[in-house]
Amino acid sequence: MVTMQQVADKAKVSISTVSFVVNNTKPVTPETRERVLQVIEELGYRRNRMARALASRKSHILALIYPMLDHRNHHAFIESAATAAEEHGYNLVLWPLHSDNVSTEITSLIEAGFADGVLLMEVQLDDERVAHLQQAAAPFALIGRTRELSGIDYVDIDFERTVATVIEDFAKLGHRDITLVLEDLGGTPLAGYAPPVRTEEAFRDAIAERGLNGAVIRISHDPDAVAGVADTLLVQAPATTAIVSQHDAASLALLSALPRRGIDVPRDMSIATIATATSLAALTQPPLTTYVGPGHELGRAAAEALIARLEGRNGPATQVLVACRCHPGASVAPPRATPDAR
Amino acid sequence: MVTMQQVADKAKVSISTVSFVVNNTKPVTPETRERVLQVIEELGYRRNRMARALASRKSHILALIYPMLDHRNHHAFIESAATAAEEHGYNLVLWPLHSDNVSTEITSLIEAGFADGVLLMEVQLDDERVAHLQQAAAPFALIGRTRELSGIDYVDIDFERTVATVIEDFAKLGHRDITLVLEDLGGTPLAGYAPPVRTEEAFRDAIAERGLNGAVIRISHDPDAVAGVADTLLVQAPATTAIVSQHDAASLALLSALPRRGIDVPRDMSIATIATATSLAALTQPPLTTYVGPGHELGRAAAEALIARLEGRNGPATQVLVACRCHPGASVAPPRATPDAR
DNA sequence: TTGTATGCGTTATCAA
DNA sequence: TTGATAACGCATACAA
Repeated sequence: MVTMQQVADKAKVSISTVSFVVNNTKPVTPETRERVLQVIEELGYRRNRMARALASRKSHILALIYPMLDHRNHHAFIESAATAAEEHGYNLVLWPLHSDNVSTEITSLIEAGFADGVLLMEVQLDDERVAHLQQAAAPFALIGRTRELSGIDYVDIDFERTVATVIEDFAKLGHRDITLVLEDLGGTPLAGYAPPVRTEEAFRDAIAERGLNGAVIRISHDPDAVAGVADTLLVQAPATTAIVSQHDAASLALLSALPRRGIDVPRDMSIATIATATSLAALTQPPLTTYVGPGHELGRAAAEALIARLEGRNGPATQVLVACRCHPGASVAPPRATPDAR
Repeated sequence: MVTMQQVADKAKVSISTVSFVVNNTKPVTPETRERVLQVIEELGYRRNRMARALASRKSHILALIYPMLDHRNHHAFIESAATAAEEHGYNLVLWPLHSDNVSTEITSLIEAGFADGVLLMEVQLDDERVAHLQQAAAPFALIGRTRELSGIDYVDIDFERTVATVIEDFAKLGHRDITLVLEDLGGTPLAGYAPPVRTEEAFRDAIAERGLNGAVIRISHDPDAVAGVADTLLVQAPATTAIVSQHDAASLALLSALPRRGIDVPRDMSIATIATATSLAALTQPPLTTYVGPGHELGRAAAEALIARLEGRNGPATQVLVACRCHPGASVAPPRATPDAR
């Protein structure tokens, strides 16, 4: 490993001068700068990140506290967070957090001087991890939102706007009987997971505002429950002509079960899904109309919010909401026979 | 931040003694050890990772060089690699690699003292990244395999055994006309991606060995190509009674298109998929019979192989192949009318 | 068994 | 504009 000292010697300057040119931290005459750069090039010098971290008390590492769950798609988020971090000279470490030692693990990360800040995913409405971070005065940003948000940097999906848009799109087509299908997370570690809660609230608001008829169906991840979603729908909300689903398995089950009951999608029943992976939508027949989750935008925004905080930009908290974008498929159409459709 | 020196002072020992108990690196009398541990507890001391890394010349960080691709599911692998690393006192950093600066980026990682070793995913048959790593004498392990493997630590899916098992399972049911559906990656950045190549070879071998009739269909990711997979199949291999698919989109397309042509799955056509995400299999109707990729095992094995290398266990290279495990669904059955089925 | 002292490769402070 | 030099927090060879 080539050290700064070696560069300094060969360039016949002091080690500090090398540091100045490497970090652009003090003015250096063009000639010496050039000479130093040349030697750096020749020797293939790269500054040692650990030494740098030790001396500057900044690791330039962001930890992504990251849930050990299988069933969601975090790819986009993680990928973009890592890329954004790298662009700003930071690095993203995956920090698998095991539920038993949350309290210590999470702060030791910072206290041990390993990471400068923390990115937290899959935030619950009341999340003890957030409490720990605040208490430890650790810089952090959330992907998702807790209930209490004052002064907290976060980025999240704008469920309100997303659902409102879906309902609006449905309403424009003439739908008046709309059902929301949600994951039922009761009894799972994700029981306090916010998205279904916010979606349901937004759904009720949007329905009420337009004077439509809305129903909500909660389906667990039990295979039988998923397989029975069409029956559940037809029993609990028989008038439904359009479905908003935030439950991927249920969406697919509907797509295959409805036609068997003589209900064609989209002719007799429209289906739109929220915050699904793009990959899934393209695979179905008909292709699902999807309101795609803004994983990439959120990953980048979260990393940048955290970095801004770390670099001392002490503005107001970054609080970003991004709505899902409609990715049209072929699972949505006007209702078959609506007397009051325009 | 509490330092070792502070602990030493309060415990009235020297800083080295503290180091000895913290690292278990030299014998210490039970009493002083106890005293030191007590002070550590009181003060909430944690050793600083950066200082430790600098002094010991070991960062205890593994970099996961990781492809910026959307369409595969790496969750299981990344998750398990991160967990395994953590269990051994290492950490996993995501290192987004952009194709332009592969050569330098990859070695600077090690030379800059940032990571101790590298984990490489999505390995091509001839992968320049591997060449760079070897040349830089950087410790690494592959998930996947290059063509040349001597002395290289790697873990990979055992395509040979997996395909052989699928064919065997099909043959036992009486199928004699089997078609392999693959991704056509020609023209994409993944053109040299090994799995399809190995799968095809294994397929031809297995078919030949049993004297069966085999066909191979390559489908690109173009939506039209995917949508037309059923037609392609019926034209190119009309006798087919069983399909092995390593193309998720095509699998789903088949599942929905075949019934429309009066071909019931699994009564008239069996479908099994290879190395698919478990999550997908459960969502289809009928549920897909899947030979599930061993992502978790591979992630762990790769991390542990690399760590073993780093810690100086200079044995022969770790070369692990794990076959996919059959996850039965309801998309496989005996062929409808085979005169020679027993 | 414990302590002293040096070095790891930078950054940063202070002089020159 | 440059150069000494003292941290940074810990590991470790060597001494006691």
